[in-house]
Amino acid sequence: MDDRYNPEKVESRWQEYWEKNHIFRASEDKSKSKYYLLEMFPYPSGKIHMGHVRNYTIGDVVARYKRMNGYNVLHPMGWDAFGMPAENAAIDNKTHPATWTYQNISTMQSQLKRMGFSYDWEREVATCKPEYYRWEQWLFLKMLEKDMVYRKESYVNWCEHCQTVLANEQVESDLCWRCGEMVQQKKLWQWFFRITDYADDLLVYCDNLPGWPEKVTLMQKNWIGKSTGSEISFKIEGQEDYIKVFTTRPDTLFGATFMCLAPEHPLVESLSKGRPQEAQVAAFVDKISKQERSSSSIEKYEKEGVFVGAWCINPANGRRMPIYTANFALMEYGTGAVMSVPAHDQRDFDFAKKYNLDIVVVIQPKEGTPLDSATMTEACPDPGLLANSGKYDGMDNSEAMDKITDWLEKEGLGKKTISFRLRDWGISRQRYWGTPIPVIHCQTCGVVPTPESDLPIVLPEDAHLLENGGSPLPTLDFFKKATCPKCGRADAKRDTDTMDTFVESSWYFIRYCSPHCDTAMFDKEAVKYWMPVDQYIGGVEHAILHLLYSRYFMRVLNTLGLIDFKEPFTNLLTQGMVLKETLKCPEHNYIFPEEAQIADGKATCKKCGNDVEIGRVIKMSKSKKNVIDPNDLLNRYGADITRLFCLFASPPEKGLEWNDDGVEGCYRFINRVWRLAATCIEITKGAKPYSGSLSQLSDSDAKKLYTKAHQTIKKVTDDIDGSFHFNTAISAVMELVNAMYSVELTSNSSDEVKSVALFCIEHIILLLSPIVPHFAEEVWMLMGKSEGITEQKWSTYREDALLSDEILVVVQVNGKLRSKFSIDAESSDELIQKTALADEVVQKYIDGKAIKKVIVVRKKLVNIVV
RNA sequence: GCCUGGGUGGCGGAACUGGUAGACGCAAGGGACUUAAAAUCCCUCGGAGCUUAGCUCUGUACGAGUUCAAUUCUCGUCCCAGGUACCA
Repeated sequence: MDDRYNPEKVESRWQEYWEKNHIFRASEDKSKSKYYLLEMFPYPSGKIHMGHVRNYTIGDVVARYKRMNGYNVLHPMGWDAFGMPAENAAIDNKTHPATWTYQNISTMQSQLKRMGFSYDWEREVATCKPEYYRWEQWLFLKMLEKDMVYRKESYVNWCEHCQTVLANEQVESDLCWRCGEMVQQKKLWQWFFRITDYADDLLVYCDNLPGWPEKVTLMQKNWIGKSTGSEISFKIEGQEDYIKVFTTRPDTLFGATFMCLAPEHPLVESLSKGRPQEAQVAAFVDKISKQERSSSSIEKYEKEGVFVGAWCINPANGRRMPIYTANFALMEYGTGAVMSVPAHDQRDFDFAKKYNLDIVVVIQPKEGTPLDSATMTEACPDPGLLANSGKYDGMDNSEAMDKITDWLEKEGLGKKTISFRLRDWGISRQRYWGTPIPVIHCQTCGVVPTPESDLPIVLPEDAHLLENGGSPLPTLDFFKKATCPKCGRADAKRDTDTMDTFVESSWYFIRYCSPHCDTAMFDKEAVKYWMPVDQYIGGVEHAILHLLYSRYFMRVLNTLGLIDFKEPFTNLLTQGMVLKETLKCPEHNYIFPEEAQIADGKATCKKCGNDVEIGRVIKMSKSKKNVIDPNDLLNRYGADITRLFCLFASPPEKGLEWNDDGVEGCYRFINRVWRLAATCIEITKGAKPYSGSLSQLSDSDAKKLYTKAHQTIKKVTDDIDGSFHFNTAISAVMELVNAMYSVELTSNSSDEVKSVALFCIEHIILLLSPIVPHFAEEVWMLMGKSEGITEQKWSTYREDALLSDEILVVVQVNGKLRSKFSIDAESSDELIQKTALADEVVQKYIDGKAIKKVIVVRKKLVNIVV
């Protein structure tokens, strides 16, 4: 046996062994319990980085652990291969998105293979292949048939200079990232999935996902944002028309003193038409229409508005309310109109102060000084009793919500209603590298679905990317020109938009069940066996969008009768992000860490010598270049130590600022185990691992080690199975290894110690095997085992070997630790209390003082209060 | 801005359900072995103070509170990260 672990020699050999023997090939074996373990597939951006390594190592440990526990494990991997970075790279490097993507897939695949992950590579999928996306097109057509998709006009970021659509990421403080021109908004006809039809169901099931972290379901609930309230109609003065608002506070109706409409609200133009305010309103609407529309940007803009020149009537008290259009009223939410109650809503209050509008208090707090509109400095949203509200005066506001709504309903001016924050999912992208939307636009027939037999509508891979970043598809006649399938018109046009890449990732996990099925989206029997995913693991960054879209897609498939379940992922582990500071060179923009020279908190660019700006510590991503490629660690330490280190660094759900300082310790640990194994193999020849009861052992070292070993098995099992806290699992094994080193193991050791030592080392290797599989295979083989460690059963512990006979009790006086003592584990609370009070050190602190209270925590602690 | 998390030694982190703060490791310092180095092994290691075999005080972002007891629960503040609907 070598005197140290040699990853270079060992790791590729076992990888070949696993591959040659198809160890990780999964097949539907109905005699076994299935376990579908899935990690979020990566976008092939170039090379893998530590974020991937961490995610996939976590998954691999669980996969191998479940396999050892007798499950039939499905553990697939693939590529989320469509997306914008491929287009950017194509422009930057004068290559083609497909070439770039396939090259990256090949690089990243070999990196993943080098990590020794237990994937069934025969199930690999890449979403950019027609074999994959044809089924997405097929599903789109099914959805179109059932009216689950529709078209409407909506805005995109538009750069006039580049003549192209920009993603939110490509807009940097209102400017185009390529040319620096001010970004505008452009209205386009786009396709939307009716996800809002499932808003309630998606919400309700959030409470039915016990295997998900609560923070994720909570975020989803807030995202869906169900609010109950009332729809109220306000008559427009001098017209027959009404303005409908949605409000969660009908109790404050009497305090509504003005009205705000979204700038895109159809009434804004019609009401202001012909009035003195017309030009000002038009200018305001125009200004807002050019502003960015992302929620974070909208919130950054100062709240402002203009009077449209018209009034509406408050149905409760007949008050004339000026109608404004304001940038905080959103057309996408509620009805696009807001009744403003400045006394009880801060935003309305600010707005009223700014434009000198009336403030009327209609809810008085039950206690404290009454509110006075003349002296208030902020709005009061708190509950209380109604005032200035006619017959509702004095009523509790929670009761008034219903009462006022009931009255409105009788008058035909309102009703109870529910509003969601969730919006329909816009899927049209004016991009090239994505799944073509399978419809044809005909001047006679309108939108016509592509016949199923024409699928897939293949994305032409011989297209050249445009310098401005725009999609070449509209310029390709051979792609764009189509014959109308309905009327036969020859001048019909194929839709040249592609789908949002979140569409591909909303169903890839179901494709893995039968990845080569070419007659359907998936094989129903295979899906019945494997789905839903038992454990899904991925970055917490996907807590809302990807996970919500996937849940929505399963509902669509369920509605279409294709599957009989609704929730795709039974258990979810959201991994914290691996973070690293960004580096920005004035000449080269973002640079990779290896392109900078960093010393004493200062950085310079190796290429140009300029000072580099050290930016915030953010999640690793290729676009910001703050990535650490694992190849360096792999070359120095191999896969197992890289895996071990990633897991040992922190628990998975926590974010991790990347730093490889501790890796040397992992290397030392592995070699400590290696040498320990070598010693055990050497001295225990002919011995059998001990597996009897603790009480049958007489040697104190043997007893100590045996208990520790069983405690370790329990700890590691609980840490992996319950919480994925591999860092503490590894610590536990380290403790056992330390305990073994503290016992002198020589050929002169007693037989008892030898056979306990053998038990210990075998279980150390078994416990470590999911984490450092190559190392474990190698040691296992050197220990003379004929079967690979992947075929072994997971360790189990004996309850009767877990406990030692003595326990440690700590004694506090007034909550401060003063003493401790060991006592027989079976001692009664009375005896423990008596022993504590008699303790010499304790006596010193309680001497001469009256004992007020003694608290005894079972088998653990005594607190004496004096 | 809003939603969701997080903040513990020089560093990564540990602490069951409110019960010994700092497990396990890294770094650092000291020592052993060695001609030397590497490797390995042993010791010290939150801070402050003192009458220094030890003892006392203090300490889990900050400020309050609940409790016999708070890293853990409540309220407020600050900072950091993720998401914010076209990055994936």
